[in-house]
Amino acid sequence: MGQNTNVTRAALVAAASELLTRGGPEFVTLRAVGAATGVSRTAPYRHFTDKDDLLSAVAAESMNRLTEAMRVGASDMAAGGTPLYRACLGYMRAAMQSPPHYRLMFGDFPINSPSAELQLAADECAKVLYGFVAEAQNSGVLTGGDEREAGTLLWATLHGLVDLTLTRHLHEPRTVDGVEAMPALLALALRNWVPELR
Amino acid sequence: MGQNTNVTRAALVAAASELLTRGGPEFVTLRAVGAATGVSRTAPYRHFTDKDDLLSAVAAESMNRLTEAMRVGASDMAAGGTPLYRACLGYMRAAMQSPPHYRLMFGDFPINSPSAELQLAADECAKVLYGFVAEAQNSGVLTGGDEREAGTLLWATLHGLVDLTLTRHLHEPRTVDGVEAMPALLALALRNWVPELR
DNA sequence: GGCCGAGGTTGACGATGTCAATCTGACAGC
DNA sequence: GCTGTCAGATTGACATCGTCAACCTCGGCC
Repeated sequence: MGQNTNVTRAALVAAASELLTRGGPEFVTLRAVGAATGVSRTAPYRHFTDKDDLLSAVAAESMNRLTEAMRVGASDMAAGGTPLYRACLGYMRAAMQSPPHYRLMFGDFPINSPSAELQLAADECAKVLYGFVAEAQNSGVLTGGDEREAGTLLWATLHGLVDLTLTRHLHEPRTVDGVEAMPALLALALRNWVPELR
Repeated sequence: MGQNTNVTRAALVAAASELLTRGGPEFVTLRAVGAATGVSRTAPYRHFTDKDDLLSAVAAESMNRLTEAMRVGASDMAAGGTPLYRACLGYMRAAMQSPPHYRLMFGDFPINSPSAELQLAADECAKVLYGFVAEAQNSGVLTGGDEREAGTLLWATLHGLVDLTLTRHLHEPRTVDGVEAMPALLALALRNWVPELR
C-alpha cells in the first residue's frame, strides 16, 4: 500500500469538494473530478466503490469541519453570549460558507427553478402556520429537561433555520429574511430556553 | 384550448406524484411519467417547460396538501392540545406520509448509502453539540414577541425535526429516535414557549 | 526471471433530459 | 368542400452521466 494511494484519494476528495463549492452538485461528475485531479474518469473506482462513496467522503470532511467550527466558536471568549450561542453561530457560519456542502450533508435540491405557483403555495402555507402562531400568542405567549431531548430540539431549530434559509423558504413577505435575521432568531430561540443569555 | 389539455396535464402531474411516492425521486423520469400516463416521453414538454417545471407542479400540489393537513389538524377539536399543537401534528403527519414529497419541497438526497465514516463523523458532531447544551443546562435551564419571528422559529423547529428524521440523522445513540419521539419533542418545544399548553 | 496485484486507462453500454423535425387532427375562414 | 393553421403528440438523434469489462503497466516478491 503505497503513499500514492492516499495522495490520489485525498486529491480526488479535494477536487470533488472544490467542484461542489464552485458549481454545486451538478458540477461534481466523475469525469470532472478525474480531470481536475489529473487522472481519468474511472480512476475514483480504485479508491471508492461508487460515486456515493466519494460523496460520502466529502460529506464526512464537511461534517468534521462543521464540528470544528462549533468548537472554535464556543471557545472564542472574546465574542459575546454563552458558549452554546457561540457554538451555534459557528454552526451557522460554517453552513453558510458553502451551502452545497451543507446540502450534501443534509439533503439536496432537485428543483432548480421553483415556479410562481409553487412560491404562492409556499406563501400560503407559511401564512396559515403563522396565523396559528399568532392565535397561540394571543392566548398566552411562548416561554429544559432531558439533555438529549433538548439537544434534538436545538439541533432541529438550528438546522431548520439554516436549511429553510438555504432553500430560500425564508424571505419577504413569507417571513423575516432568513439570511440576515438568523443570528437574531437564534438568540430569540435560546432566550426562550436560557433566560440569562447575555 | 381543449379540455384534453388540462386532463393530460393533470394526469402527468398525478403520474409523477405516484411514481415519487412508490419509488422515490429516481423513479420520476420523463419516460416513466409518459409511460404511466399513456403518452410518449416528450409529451410533458407540451405542458411544462422542462422536468423541473413538472416537479414544481408536483411540489405545489404537495404544499397545498401540507397546508390543508394543518388546517384539518387544527380544527379537530376532539384531539388534545392547542390548535397550534394540532396544526403542527398535522404538518408532521403529512410530511411523514410521503417523505419523497416532503424532500421534493424542501430538498433532496444525493447520498443513498452514507458510509460508516460519515455516520461516525455525524455522531461526533451531534455529541459535541449536545455537550454544549448540557453545559448550558448546568448554568441555567432553557425556558414570545414578534409574530413572524416566532413563526419562523417554530417553522424551523418543525422542519428541522421532520427533515433530520427523514434524513435519518436522529437515531440512537446520536440522539433520541426521531420517528417515535417527534410528537413529544414538539410538545416540549411548545411547552417552552406556551407554558399553559395542555 | 517469472508472477501478481494495485492503480490506471480506454471502450462500450444503458439510461436520462432535451432539441429538432415530423406527424395528426380539429377547427376557422373562404 | 377545400385549405391553412396551430396545439398536441411522436420519433430520431445527441450529449452527458454512472458504471462495467477488458486491457495495460509497473513495482515488489518468491
